Amino acid sequence: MSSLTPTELKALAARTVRKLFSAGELLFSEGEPCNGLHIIAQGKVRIFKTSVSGREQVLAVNVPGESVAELPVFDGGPFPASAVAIDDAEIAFISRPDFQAYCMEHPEVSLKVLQVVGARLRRLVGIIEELSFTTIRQRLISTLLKLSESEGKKTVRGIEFQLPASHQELANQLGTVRELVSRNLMRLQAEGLLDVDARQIVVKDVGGLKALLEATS
Amino acid sequence: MSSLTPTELKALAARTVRKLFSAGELLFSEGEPCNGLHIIAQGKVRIFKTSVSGREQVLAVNVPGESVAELPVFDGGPFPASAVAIDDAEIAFISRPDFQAYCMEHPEVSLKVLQVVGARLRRLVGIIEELSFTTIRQRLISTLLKLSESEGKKTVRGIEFQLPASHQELANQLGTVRELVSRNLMRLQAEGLLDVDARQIVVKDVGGLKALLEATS
DNA sequence: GACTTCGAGTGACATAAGTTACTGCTCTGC
DNA sequence: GCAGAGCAGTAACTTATGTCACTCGAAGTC
Repeated sequence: MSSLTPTELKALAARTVRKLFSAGELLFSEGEPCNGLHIIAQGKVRIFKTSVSGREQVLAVNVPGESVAELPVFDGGPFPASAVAIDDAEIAFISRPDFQAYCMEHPEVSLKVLQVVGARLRRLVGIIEELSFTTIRQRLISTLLKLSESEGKKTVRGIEFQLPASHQELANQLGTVRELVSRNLMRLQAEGLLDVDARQIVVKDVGGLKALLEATS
Repeated sequence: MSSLTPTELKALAARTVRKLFSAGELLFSEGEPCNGLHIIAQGKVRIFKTSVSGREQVLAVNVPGESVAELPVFDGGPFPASAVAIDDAEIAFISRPDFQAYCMEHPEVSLKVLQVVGARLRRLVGIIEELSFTTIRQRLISTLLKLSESEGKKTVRGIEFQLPASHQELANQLGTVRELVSRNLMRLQAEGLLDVDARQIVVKDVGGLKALLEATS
């Protein structure tokens, strides 16, 4: 929803209810009926599915300015996934009828919402691609490379950065379990591509990692 | 797009170009720029991703009346997946600017498009859930159960139906390879739940199959 | 009728993924 | 300082998935 203008946001804010959530608190659960749109004002929100056996698959992590669960607002169905506040968060909530009315008055807003939803769809397709075509090892390498670009600092030893979350959380994003994250990190270390010290990662051979992504292995 | 009224469809049809595709022909490929919306008039269309190693993952199979690739029309990005005509197909094509203009004039249309996109998102989330949480065996059982409900005929031997496509195609939908479909079908037969004769399936124990879906195994 | 193509079944493996069950480390609160 | 919680590392296994390499049979073609 970052593409809404300040004027538009202001107009929307008038119809908004603010809610506060503390870290770890659920915004909503999968399957619940949806009666409005959530826009994040403060904090991060994780969208995820849970399996019967307790495993989690993260679908998205949203930051302030983004909206959450646009889709059930329009198709009227229940939430397809759950959402939880990662940090303490402030959420602006607009009821379904209010938002739909606003869209009818301002057709260009619907188009922007469609853009947001489009981006979300793209991400989901990307997740499907990864789940269907790649191994956990490759997914791990891929996120390590992304992190090294966004967070990494060059040092004499290589590109250094901290994992942004626990192995458990990382595993949830990759669609697997803690142990495999740990094992694969160790394996990459044994192969001389990384140095791992708990959450501190030093990428020693970016080229080597990229090569592994291409390889059929 | 099934929710558009005949009047709306008619108004849209005026801005439409008809294209014919023969079975197996590509409508568009992943990564290509998108310059309009496709609506299926005749035939079925399969939307899928392809991996470097040649494997396929089916995202959707769309039938007449439905639209294809709504999302790149709005966010302006390239197609996230490829589309191919399953049978000979007739496609109505509307250019991006024309459709956007139409949406601006008729705000309620955007809301309906959002409904369609919402349904699509839901399906994708469902695929992610299956890929992430279930085994191929369970996915296979699940589609067999769906087929037995939609296509099956009760006979003395059980519920009979034909697989709608080759094992290869089925494997693409499940996100795996031909051999595993074959093997899992045989395994279910060995367990006495099914009778398999090439594409002819006889479900002998619906309850047993459903039980396997619940089980953690 | 011989030949080819295509879908299907299958055995033998290799590898990836997940489970169980510990160990050890580092905090934090008391 | 100590107990407990929570994260991380790891070994030993089991199971699921994928790959290779054939065989078979049906249908279509020349």
